[in-house]
Amino acid sequence: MAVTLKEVAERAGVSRSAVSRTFTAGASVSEKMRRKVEEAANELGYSPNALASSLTTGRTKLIGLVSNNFQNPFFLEVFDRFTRGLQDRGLRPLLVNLSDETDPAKSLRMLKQYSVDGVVVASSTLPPEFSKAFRDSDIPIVHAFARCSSIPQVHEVGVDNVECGRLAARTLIARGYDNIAFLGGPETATSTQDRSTGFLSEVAKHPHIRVSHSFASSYSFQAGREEMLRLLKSPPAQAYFCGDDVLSIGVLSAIEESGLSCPEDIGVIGMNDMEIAGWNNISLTTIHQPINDIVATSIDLMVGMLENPDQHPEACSFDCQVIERGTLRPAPQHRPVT
Amino acid sequence: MAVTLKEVAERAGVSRSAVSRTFTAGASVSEKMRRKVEEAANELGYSPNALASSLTTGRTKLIGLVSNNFQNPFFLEVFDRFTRGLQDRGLRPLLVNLSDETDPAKSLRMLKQYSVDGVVVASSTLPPEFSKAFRDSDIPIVHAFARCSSIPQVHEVGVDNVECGRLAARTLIARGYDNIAFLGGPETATSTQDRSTGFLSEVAKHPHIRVSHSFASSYSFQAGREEMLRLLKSPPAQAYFCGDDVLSIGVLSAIEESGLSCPEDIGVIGMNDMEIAGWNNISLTTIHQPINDIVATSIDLMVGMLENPDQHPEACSFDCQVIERGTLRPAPQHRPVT
DNA sequence: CCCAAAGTTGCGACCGCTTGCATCAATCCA
DNA sequence: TGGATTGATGCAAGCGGTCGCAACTTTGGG
Repeated sequence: MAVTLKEVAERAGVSRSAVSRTFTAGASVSEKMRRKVEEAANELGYSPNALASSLTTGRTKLIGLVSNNFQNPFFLEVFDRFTRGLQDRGLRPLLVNLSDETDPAKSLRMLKQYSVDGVVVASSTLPPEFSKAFRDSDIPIVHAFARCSSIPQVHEVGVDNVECGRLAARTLIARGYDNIAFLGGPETATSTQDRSTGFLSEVAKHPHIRVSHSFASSYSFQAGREEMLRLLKSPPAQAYFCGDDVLSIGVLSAIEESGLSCPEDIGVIGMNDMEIAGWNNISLTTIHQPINDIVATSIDLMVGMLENPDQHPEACSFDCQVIERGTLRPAPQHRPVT
Repeated sequence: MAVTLKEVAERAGVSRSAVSRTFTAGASVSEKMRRKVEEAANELGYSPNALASSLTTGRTKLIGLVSNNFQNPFFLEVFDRFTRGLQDRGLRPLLVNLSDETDPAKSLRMLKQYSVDGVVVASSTLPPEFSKAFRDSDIPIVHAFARCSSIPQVHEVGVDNVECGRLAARTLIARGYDNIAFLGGPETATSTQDRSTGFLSEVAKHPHIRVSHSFASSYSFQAGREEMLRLLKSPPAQAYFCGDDVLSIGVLSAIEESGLSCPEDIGVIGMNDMEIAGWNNISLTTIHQPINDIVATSIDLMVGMLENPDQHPEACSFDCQVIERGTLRPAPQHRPVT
């Protein structure tokens, strides 16, 4: 069906190796030969079979892109960046949707069958079994949007969610709120756990601040809305740190629906700074995750491992900053922001 | 590095063919042999190299999933459905982001290099060159969210955008609006062209209705907002049909910002019914695209072509329906909805 | 002008797997 | 009981490439 090396060789009247060489960078071919081969190749519409060559070279340039976050628009931005970034480096993303996969080993086996050169896991909610399973294969792997551990088993890049929790608490306290709460995603998500830890530990430094916390059933609009509706049945806190932007928007919706308004009655600060947060009619004050940096670094690490497979796993975490929009009251004048 | 067929064969003390056969469905192997091989395979942790076998079988089970819509959350839902659907059939999506690719031939060549068994294009905005380029390759291809032509060159599945335009116009007219407008996405997007055509042709049947139209620079929030802000400098229409939900939300934002309100002052009907449209604090009346049906059908068509490559290209278009939410005024009592 | 070094080319084995064909054993029926 | 089926196995060629090695052609320096 497709044109093969052999046909090009015959047409050009040269050996198969000659053809192969003109298509592999850095091989020794004379100008004359190259021209002859390229001409024949063009006439025939030849392009080398990447899979066949992978057999001998051992590299497919296929990268498994694994995620279970196909509900949250934030991850569309992530996929966009990853696919472009990988493409720019001549790598091909093989997409794996873990959403209804419970057995990590199975996905891993599949990835192995396709001899991916590496896999990047993009998820902030993956249970530990997955990382373990992946680590035990000896495929180069980087976990993006991961919890950054002190002794990483695989490359990890993301933000320090504990620090984000602290940042959120500091921000709320600096705004003069003295009864604040954390409204997380599912309690099993590592990101929620860490943000909660950070938030609470920071508040603990200020004994006069009242604090509480609760969890939504998922990182989704409805989950956020329902949890907030529930919270509003009792007297709510003055301000909430929500574990995610879409969660926050659900919370905003609940507040509005209850006849209250934000930021006048209740303040909200989100997390991620996805594009929607900046929409003028949402205007959510939130903590920015440097998604570009995270993706770029993940890809760099991946490429690094491809070139030199045995590197020490590295944990690389980026700073976050709060993006001031309209869902938090301004800092009181007499008390500068910390 | 990875365990190979040969090693398993040696371990089990059988021929390589025997091993190969126990891993290919429908091959002739005795129970005894199968057990022996499976044992050896398990001990060694063997799993067949899909790429190597593709060399002889001619099928990789790789499907190119091509799109240029990585900005619009609607497409995250699309990718979710596609990846799961393909995975369920044992196919693997090779993701291609066309966003900054101008040359279709290049992407196509890449796809060929990886010997994908087929490609599904998921886009409503692809310029015609792309479909042409794809058609001329003899790779099975289905275009999802496509303009459905009467004499399709490739399998096309989507909605009838002309009819959607008509539906929008009928809906607005039935609500008693008599000065209405279409606010499309980029004028070059086929979906916008068709919706515009349908909308205008329907309005033409009602001479007393005033109509106008304009285009936003892209299917994005800001583009919608800016275009609406511009329109609001002159006296606006009573209701707008926007070519997309996120566009609509931008429009909503502009309306609000101008001190007007929706649906009291201006009505808006969107298109797609993405999840965000249903968020309670957005509550956008919109036209539902049956994304599940479109994706499922696309996959079915793909699988069909894999089994029987020369089928007539088929155009398959689904009906849309309007989802009533809060951005259109109710139909006047004296005048039933058509 | 000759010879060594450097640069080009082709040969053929191999990458991991499949599959047509021949072989051989087991089964069946008369 | 024997000959013909049927089923199970192995052999070896090949899928589309790559690459080490040896042979050959240039080139350049003395």
